[in-house]
Amino acid sequence: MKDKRKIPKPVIKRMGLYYRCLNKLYEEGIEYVASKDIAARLGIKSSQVRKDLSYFGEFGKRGVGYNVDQLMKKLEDIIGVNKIWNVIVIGAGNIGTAIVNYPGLKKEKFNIIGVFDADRSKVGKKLGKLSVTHFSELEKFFNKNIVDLVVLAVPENAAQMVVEELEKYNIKGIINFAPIKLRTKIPVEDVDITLSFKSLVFRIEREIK
Amino acid sequence: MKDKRKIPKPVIKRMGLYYRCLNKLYEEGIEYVASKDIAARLGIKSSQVRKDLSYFGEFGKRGVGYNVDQLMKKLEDIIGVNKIWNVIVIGAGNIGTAIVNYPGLKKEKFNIIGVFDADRSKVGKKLGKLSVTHFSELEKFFNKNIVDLVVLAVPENAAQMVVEELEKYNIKGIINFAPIKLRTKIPVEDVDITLSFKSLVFRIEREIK
DNA sequence: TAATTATTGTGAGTAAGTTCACAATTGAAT
DNA sequence: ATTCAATTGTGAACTTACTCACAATAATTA
Ligand SMILES: NC(=O)c1ccc[n+]([C@@H]2O[C@H](COP(=O)([O-])OP(=O)(O)OC[C@H]3O[C@@H](n4cnc5c(N)ncnc54)[C@H](O)[C@@H]3O)[C@@H](O)[C@H]2O)c1
Ligand SMILES: NC(=O)c1ccc[n+]([C@@H]2O[C@H](COP(=O)([O-])OP(=O)(O)OC[C@H]3O[C@@H](n4cnc5c(N)ncnc54)[C@H](O)[C@@H]3O)[C@@H](O)[C@H]2O)c1
Repeated sequence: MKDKRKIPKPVIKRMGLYYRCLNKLYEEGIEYVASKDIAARLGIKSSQVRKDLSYFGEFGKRGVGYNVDQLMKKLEDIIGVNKIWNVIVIGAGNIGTAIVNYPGLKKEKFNIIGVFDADRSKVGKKLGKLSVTHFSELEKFFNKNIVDLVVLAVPENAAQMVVEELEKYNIKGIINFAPIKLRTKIPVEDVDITLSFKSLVFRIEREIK
Repeated sequence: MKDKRKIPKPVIKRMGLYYRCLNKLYEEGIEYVASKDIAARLGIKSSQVRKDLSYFGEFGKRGVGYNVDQLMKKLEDIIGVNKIWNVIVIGAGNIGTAIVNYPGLKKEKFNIIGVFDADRSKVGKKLGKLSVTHFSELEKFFNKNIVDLVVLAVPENAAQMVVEELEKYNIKGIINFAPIKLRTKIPVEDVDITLSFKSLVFRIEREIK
């Protein structure tokens, strides 16, 4: 590994894929895996896998491959899922509910500790072990809890306002489902579902790939 | 526009963003827009906007900008949302429900015409105007309806099996929410929500961007 | 009509990302 | 001990994508 090289952005997404793949291999009881096999499972090239990993160190053994358990733990450190992240969800609608109910997140160390909504009729509603709290209680909640990440699942027209409220607190990042570019200093990751629909039909219409 | 140039893949995603942006401008009653303004709203460079559009034609007027209404219609044609796409959802769980209830999809010409689930206890459940149909009725449904796209919102372990069933019919594409690489000839667009969480914490840990 | 300002469309230059190809290493087989 | 097969890690070549910079054009103003 030549140090200080900066990491191409697409590598970031692929690290998450590798991590999930390694988890599956681990569950399947596989002890050693070659870059070729990881690549085949993900539909990419083996040289890509090796090059990507090489940005962070030398984890394999020539002629043998990678120790699944070991590499998995390395990836945990690299990605940052080696510790628990406390998450709150704002907006207890369709998406908010789906996120709170999804066990896959807890499995990957994202621990949802609160759900907020501005609609009083939703307050108190049970979602798994959590119950919906009114948005106005947010400050009180931040005073009592450490929150790392916020999932923003409110309508488009409320999103910017909520972000401005969030800037008062010391959160580390936002997962944003609203189809809008948020103006904020906080790191944001957009999840844009309708964009995926449009990409798909574009590809279909032009017979790309 | 120099023809036959092939279109960089990132352009595809941005076309969807431009389309949504133009829709907003239209609703705001704005008649002409400069690449600079579109770029500012999306947080990218104006030269990127112009270059992207140039792959498909010359839509602007020098010194003036782009006619919002006109460009919007051009984008509809380019992306393929100039006609209605018939969509069915398989899996009436959290994500399936969110998709069916989301009005934003219909607005962009994705018309959901059916929801299927393998769980008999969910059959008959109302989601908006639709009610959940048992998965075994799929063939009957395909015989009576034209289906363009399928949203796959079933658990990971069921996803590949469902895809193999879908290959019997003549669908054009799949939006896949299951965290797994589907083996199929049908064009697939993956929506990977936990990957977004991992990308976000990676960026936070390394203070990227 | 000429000057001024705004803005597009794009070739050329730069940057980012992927793939190739092979020396280095490992373990197994003979 | 030597050969053989498998597989990594990586510099270099290649491919893809982005940005710059400016001629061309349009509208406005003097
Ligand atoms: N449902 C989908 O499939 C889907 C797809 C793509 C994008 N989205 C986007 O995701 C976001 C959420 O979608 P949804 O379907 O869950 O919507 P939803 O209407 O079901 O839920 C939104 C929730 O946010 C709450 N809310 C509104 N203003 C608030 C505020 N200021 N503070 C706190 N809570 C507030 C509402 O009371 C509601 O419960 C929207 O921006 C939507 O555009 C949804
Ligand atoms: N909920 C989330 O926030 C979230 C986040 C990331 C990924 N996902 C993924 O999205 C997919 C759906 O998640 P969900 O939360 O909606 O799950 P869910 O369990 O709420 O819903 C899945 C539904 O699929 C149905 N189903 C199971 N096998 C089926 C089959 N063979 N045919 C038809 N229907 C079948 C189940 O009866 C259930 O109703 C999963 O693959 C999950 O990993 C969900």
